[in-house]
Amino acid sequence: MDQQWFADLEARIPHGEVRTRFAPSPTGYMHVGNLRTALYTWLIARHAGGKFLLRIEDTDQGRLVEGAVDVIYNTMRRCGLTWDEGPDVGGPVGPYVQTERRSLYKAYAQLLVEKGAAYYCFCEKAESKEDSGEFQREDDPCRNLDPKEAQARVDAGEPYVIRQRIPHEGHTTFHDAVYGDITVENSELDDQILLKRDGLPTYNFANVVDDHLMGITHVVRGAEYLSSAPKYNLLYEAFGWEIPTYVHCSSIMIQDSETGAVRKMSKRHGDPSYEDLLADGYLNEAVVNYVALLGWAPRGELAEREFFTLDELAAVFDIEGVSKSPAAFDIAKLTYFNASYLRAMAPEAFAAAAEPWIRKSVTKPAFDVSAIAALLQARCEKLSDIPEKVDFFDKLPVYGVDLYTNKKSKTNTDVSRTMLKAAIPALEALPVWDQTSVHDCLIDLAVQLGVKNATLMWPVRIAVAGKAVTPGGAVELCCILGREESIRRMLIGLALLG
RNA sequence: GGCCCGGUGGUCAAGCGGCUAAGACACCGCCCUUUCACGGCGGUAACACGGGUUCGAUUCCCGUCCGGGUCACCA
Repeated sequence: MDQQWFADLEARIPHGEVRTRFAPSPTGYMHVGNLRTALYTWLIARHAGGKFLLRIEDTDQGRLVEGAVDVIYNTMRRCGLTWDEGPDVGGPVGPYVQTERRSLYKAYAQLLVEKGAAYYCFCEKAESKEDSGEFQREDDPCRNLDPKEAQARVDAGEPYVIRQRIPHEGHTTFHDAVYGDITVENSELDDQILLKRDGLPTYNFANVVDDHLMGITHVVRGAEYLSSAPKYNLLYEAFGWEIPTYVHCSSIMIQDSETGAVRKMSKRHGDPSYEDLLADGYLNEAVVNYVALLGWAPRGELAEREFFTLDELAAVFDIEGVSKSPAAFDIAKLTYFNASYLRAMAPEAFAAAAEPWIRKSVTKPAFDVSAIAALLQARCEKLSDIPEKVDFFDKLPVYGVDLYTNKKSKTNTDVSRTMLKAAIPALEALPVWDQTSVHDCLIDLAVQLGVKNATLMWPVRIAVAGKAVTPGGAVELCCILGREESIRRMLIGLALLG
């Protein structure tokens, strides 16, 4: 590649605006940690009125997953994390898929070889971590190969990788917006591979090249990359490129439900991914809101605030508020956020969201789904709580008479029998069957019988539902069940009471 | 093990030399009530430890301990 080729690429780089990028590998699902990184990356760009790009890092040919890129698109869209440039929408610095940029990495790696900052290595591939420790990297015979000889072997078709030539002496300091200055001895750094035998770049190299060529100003990533960051500086320096602002985010931990140990959250251990959470009835807005607060907190006046929409987050997000210490994912708190979002929904919106879940156990068309949803809105924390709560509508459960005994309501089987005997004819005689008439009827009856409301309501509710805990009270349930079914169930209860 | 990074209640966290050390979740009470919820009110609970620096340390420095990360032709 000649000078002009490189110059043309450099000429495409936008300047003068904040540009961030989310660069996932297509693995087929979104980790909660990845989601948070994507979110923070997006927020930094949007807060600054800059650009947010999507780049697909698919350089690991051995781990390609069918359809995984679509999962990324869908997840990002679902979360509202819009991108200005990316594989599907294009942009000035494309292509945005790394395998489509392969010739580029090779050219830059060779440029580094010419500069003396990298070298060809012909050593056998290490089959395992242990193997790689056979000899100290600094003793790598290839490192000191005569450039002409190395080139000759390359030209002869001998397989090779290109390694970064790390100085043996001195130290490297890099700056991170969250962690501050970090200094390491160069002797601690290894001559990492830049270009693999298959001609594709390693993550560490592709990142540097792409981030520069795409004009990325803020590199946001997980803290697991913190220790490799100094090597990046050396690369940028060798190229003579401006170093972007690094923003490393601490890991998201989770307490293992079995061992109780705290470890990094991972799909491999069965920890929930974004998709899993949605499938379990969590709302996207709640997940995003919760995740935003896992490792970031608003400061000053906003310090006590917890509820934010995406746009509100974009307005107040600042790197200053990003935490250095790892945060534990707490499903209970996410559940609280979810419950709050659920309750804040317009009744119609909630009914629409709840319907598929209600229909999992309420299949009879006669029952009014929106009426059931109304009962559920304040009584479920996540949509998946629903089916179990409304399972008695379709079919009266088999239950024992002990349910009729409740101390607080002052009922037992004898009292319940009396109550049902009185309630059945009263309800049968009602001219209309609606919330108000059923309610007034039973309240009046309680007065006539000289008992507290609960004493009458309890057995009625137990009879029509067949379970101790129900969403809504006797009146609501009777209304939804309808007169015929309600009376039928009360007669069954009466029979049970003997 | 080497190197790097962390350490405020069980969890998320505010704090950025002087505070009775916020707030939220969870938990526990009480109220409301037609079960359960919702809602309202209240409560238990924290600066890992030891040295410094300073008139004064949760806050700054060092050490210890603990936790995490990383040492791949994976990202």
